[in-house]
Amino acid sequence: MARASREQADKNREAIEQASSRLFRERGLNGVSVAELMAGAGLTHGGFYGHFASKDALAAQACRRAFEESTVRWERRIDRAAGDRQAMLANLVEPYLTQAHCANPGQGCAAVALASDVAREPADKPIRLAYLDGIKAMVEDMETTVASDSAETRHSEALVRMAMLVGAVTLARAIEGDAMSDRILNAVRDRLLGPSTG
Amino acid sequence: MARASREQADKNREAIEQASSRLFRERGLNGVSVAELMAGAGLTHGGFYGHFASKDALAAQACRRAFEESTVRWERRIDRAAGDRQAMLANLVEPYLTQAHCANPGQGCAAVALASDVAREPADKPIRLAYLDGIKAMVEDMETTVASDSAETRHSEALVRMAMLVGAVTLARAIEGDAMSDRILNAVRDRLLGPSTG
DNA sequence: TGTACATCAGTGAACGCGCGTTCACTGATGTAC
DNA sequence: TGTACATCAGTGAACGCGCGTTCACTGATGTAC
Repeated sequence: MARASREQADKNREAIEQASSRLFRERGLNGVSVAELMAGAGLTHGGFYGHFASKDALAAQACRRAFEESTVRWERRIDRAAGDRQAMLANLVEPYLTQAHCANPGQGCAAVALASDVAREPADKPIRLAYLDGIKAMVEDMETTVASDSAETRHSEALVRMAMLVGAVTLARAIEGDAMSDRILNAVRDRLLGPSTG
Repeated sequence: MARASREQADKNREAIEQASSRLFRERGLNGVSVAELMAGAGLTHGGFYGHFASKDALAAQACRRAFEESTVRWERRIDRAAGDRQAMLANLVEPYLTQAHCANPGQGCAAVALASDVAREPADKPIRLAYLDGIKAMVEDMETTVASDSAETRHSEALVRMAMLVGAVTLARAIEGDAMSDRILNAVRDRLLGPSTG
């Protein structure tokens, strides 16, 4: 290929980040090689270090991107509810607690897909902060859907809901193929939205 | 060392499984090498295939062991509550939702520690079934703590509680070091046990 | 009970392989005139 | 606008390393007599 234009180089960097954001969620931080990440953007591995200082640096960037996807989507769904807090919550929860979400981690919630990889990274790795920032943004979005005058109540309720969503998809994915996988998703959905909604 | 006695060989196998059960939970299935697993039992790597057919086969065995630890502990805690269902639940939830549990995944709940590794394994790997069996045992234990005449209600409620516990520790671990980590554990505890219990 | 020897648990070197990262090279891009 | 050349994005071979697994070997264990 030889030298690409500056414009093309920017597009390539963008493509690397996008492919990585998907591949890291699908296979984990150590489940994809640099060569595979580059191939995902249609490039060969040698040019990687022209774009990023290290695989860790890309991982942090890919993590931020993945959370941005999630929060943009959530905020669109919240807006669509036009101020009805029950509808806001339903718009977030219903697509989240589906087998489609479980089966497609690459397009799915970063909080679930990256949690245990991030937990095993040392505290000084850049992805830890990227993940923390992402969780805080999701929690803030979730607080919007809580009907309470107390900021503390909204925050606690948002944290409980996040734990339920993340736990449900984490477990449902690990036992995918067994009937209990669906029952977990449905049980949590009923708990969050009320059984009548389904 | 040369040949060990049959008794010693059995002890060695036991030690490999025990070290693996801890190390896999701490660092993930791909985060520990066969050499490290053997070293954890005080052995060198060459003898591994005398005990297990493959690293995958050991992973499944270590997963079963880890869940057995958890369920034995849970059943002891349930018994200690002497029939008081609220006390049973408190005995399970309170030690679970602590920073001590978050900081020691190697001694902690297998459902959390292995979930995303298991989710990424192909459906035919032996650890998938081991994990599923483990989850079912934990859910059954949790059902014991639900006060309801309806088996369906007990099951659904147990699934919701499991999702909350797993989600809370998963998130708390990933953002360990930030104040929100404690807030997640506390918010979920208050939701499960009532705020007065703290 | 004592001796001779086959068994086999554990050792450590070696296998092929893929990893993250480096680097000499290529040749189109972008710039200086 | 056209020419000459420096820049640098991307290529692909190579680096040292650690992986899961295999295997020839060692020598204490366990057995046959």
